[in-house]
Amino acid sequence: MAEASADRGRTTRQRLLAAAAALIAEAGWGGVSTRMVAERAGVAPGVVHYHFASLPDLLITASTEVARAMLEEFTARLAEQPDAETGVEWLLGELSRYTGNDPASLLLVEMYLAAARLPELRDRLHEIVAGSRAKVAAWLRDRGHAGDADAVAAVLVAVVDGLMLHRGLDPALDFTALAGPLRAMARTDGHKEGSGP
Amino acid sequence: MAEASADRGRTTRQRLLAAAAALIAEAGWGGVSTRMVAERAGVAPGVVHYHFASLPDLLITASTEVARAMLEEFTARLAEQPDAETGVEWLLGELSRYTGNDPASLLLVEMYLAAARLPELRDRLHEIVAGSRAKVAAWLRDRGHAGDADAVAAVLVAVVDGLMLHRGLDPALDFTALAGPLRAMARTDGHKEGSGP
DNA sequence: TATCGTTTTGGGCAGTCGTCCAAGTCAATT
DNA sequence: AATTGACTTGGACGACTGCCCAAAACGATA
Repeated sequence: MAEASADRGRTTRQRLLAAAAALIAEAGWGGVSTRMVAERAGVAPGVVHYHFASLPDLLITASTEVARAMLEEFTARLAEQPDAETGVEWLLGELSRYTGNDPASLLLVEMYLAAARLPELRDRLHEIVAGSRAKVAAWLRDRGHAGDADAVAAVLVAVVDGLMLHRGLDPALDFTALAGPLRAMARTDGHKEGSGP
Repeated sequence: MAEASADRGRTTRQRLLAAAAALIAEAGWGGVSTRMVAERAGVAPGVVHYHFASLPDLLITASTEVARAMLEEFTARLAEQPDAETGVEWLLGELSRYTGNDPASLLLVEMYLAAARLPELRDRLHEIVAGSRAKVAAWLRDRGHAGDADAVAAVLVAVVDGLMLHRGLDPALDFTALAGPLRAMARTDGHKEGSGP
């Protein structure tokens, strides 16, 4: 029963999601309109509300799918690094590929921002970020990290996001120069400090 | 010549700025309209374009003034801390007062985001953040920091912003548990790593 | 060929937006 | 009392918004 119709619908839905994700980065979360998405996807304006309940619904779905894919690939590749110090090195190198004004960075920051006002988005993004943090902590433990792996992981993930923010302001910011302090933190093998008092 | 009129105008301008800063945090940069600001300030809708050239002009002026005051007070109080380790401790304690969803945090994040699309705002915010970074670095050097103070300062400021972002997603995130890794980084007195390779 | 379900179309609705502007208020100066 | 000049008012303008819906299009089934 109407098999090809369903197929057409699926690809249209995907085109809408891709267009929405791109436009969030280009125009900002609040700058995306249903008509913009429809035009970018090459469909009529009304089609958005056929496939999605509302504009926020579309934006939330599109952004979380992209973010989840991004962070999962990121942590997966980090997990391949042999030890904590080269991992930090790799992290900074990888991070240098993002200018802070590229679509990927902008999409992530837009999500953080919109999440403050959209509880559903906040929950989904929190789940994604918490997952990344847990994977980084597990990787540190696997590599024989002696200190509080959870704390180091939390700081590392925060540093990544913070640097992304700052890179948007200052494209000249040199990430590789920050390797020293971060290595010192990721090592933490000769110190007494664990989790807390 | 019309002295009292000028006074009236100045206070109206200040009310507009205060209303705009509050509304950016509440409704988001893109969610603020001229009518909202005017109503909050208790003036007629048209008055916004008498005191400011445009809505972005008002928002940029209002947000940068608040952000500059905030960060200057923050770095000034950090500079009072006796040494790097207690400074980090104080930093985390101070940071714990921000929920990630409070007006101050939201305003800052909104600015970072809007800065990606507003060159003038980006330049002003960059100047403010760079100033904070320089003060933190100077404070580290004053306290006898042996390593690359600039790099440590950059990481510290990035951590603060990143944690603010994450705090919005997860109010349960415990900053004080992160003191260990950050102290290890801020110390850096027994290591060989400086700035370069 | 006729019917069915799904998908697509394009216009309509009621509302908000930024910006502008002629008319008005009000205190200080002439 | 008349004039000046800064400031304020409230409505108007065209453009844009999210969402909705009757009608058309289209492939698969009967």
